[in-house]
Amino acid sequence: MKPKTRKEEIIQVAAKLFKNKGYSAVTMRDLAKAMDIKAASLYNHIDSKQAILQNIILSIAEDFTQGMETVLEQEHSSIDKLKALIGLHVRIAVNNPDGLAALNSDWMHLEGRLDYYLELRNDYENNFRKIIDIGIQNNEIKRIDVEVVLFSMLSTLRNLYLWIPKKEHVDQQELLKSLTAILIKGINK
Amino acid sequence: MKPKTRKEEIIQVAAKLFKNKGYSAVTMRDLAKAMDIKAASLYNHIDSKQAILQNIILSIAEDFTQGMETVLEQEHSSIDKLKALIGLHVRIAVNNPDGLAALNSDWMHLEGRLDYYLELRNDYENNFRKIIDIGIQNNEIKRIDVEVVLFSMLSTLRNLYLWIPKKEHVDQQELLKSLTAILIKGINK
DNA sequence: CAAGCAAACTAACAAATGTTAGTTAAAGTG
DNA sequence: CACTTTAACTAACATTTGTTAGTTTGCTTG
Repeated sequence: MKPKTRKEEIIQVAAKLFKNKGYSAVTMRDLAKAMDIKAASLYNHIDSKQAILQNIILSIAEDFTQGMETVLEQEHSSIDKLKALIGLHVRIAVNNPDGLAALNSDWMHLEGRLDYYLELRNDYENNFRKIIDIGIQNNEIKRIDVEVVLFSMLSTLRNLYLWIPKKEHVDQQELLKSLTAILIKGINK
Repeated sequence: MKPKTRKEEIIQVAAKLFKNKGYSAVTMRDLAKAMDIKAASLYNHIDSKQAILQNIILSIAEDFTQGMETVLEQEHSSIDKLKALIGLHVRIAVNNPDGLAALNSDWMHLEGRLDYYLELRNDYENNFRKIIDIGIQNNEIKRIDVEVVLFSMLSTLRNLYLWIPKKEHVDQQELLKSLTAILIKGINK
């Protein structure tokens, strides 16, 4: 995940700062200092502070949307779909924990594109819910309140970005195994 | 949870604003407008914006610390301790979801008392980890990576504040049952 | 070598921010 | 009634903030 252009570099550094202090608490001067240039120089590469946030959040949100589509096409049983979704979350969290932090904590500061983000997020959640729902009807999944199952799984998956960076070398395969054991074996009868 | 003094009322309204936009994005003028007074008038009741945040976060953190102590004293098996902790999180989340939002999202903006907060938080996590650890040694809990179990449980419990307010009338007993089913039955052999 | 471009700079600005000082009006208390 | 308290107000402040304008500097390329 090395930045190729100067713009990508700025966005990547911004994501790291946003992760530590949140979008609102990071100033353009903070960002400039982290890049070792002056604040005004940032505007040679990016349009605005807001545009940085949009770039970070929407690219990830679209990544999730794309991932969900693939899962729905390729996997057949509900359990396999859920396993694939765990993999999707792990992959994105490993690749871009800083960006995920911004998505999780600062999405409400999106201006103009907030509706679009919420649409993607709602669609994703609805697809996730439907998978669980069908799994219950199929007898693949225990008969527990769908909303609580959905909430519990998403809480864990959406917080991976907080936890993954604390581990030194995350074995993505090993993590996937443990997570699946906890999240699936727990509800799979 | 009705505010008794004017100060408590301000803190409660502040917590709600912090929940929606985050500490840094809420101005004293925003808070004043929500209280239907002028910004300067707030200072008749509170010392500073920072003091509001400290009040919100530290009172909850101490509530958790106190709750953990009680659990360690009163419950005997590891599973019973975990069940009691789920109850602790549910109780606090139901009573004060707005405050919990500030704790979860804005703790890094604590000035002066950040070390104290982190101490409480680390102690809590260490106690939680130890309970799981002993449970595994006892054969009460499945032999899965302790860190992943801890992370998964805490992620769900710490996010309750996001989910509870969306339900109209949360049946605390019913929620406790479903959550316990998912979080405990999943790892209990 | 001239032209063009990428990427930095200085200087400045208008708006927003947390907070203080000093004042006023109404309500409770001896 | 004299008093203190409570809770609001207006006015002002020094900083900080995102951003723009205009300029300079050092490659790269025809």
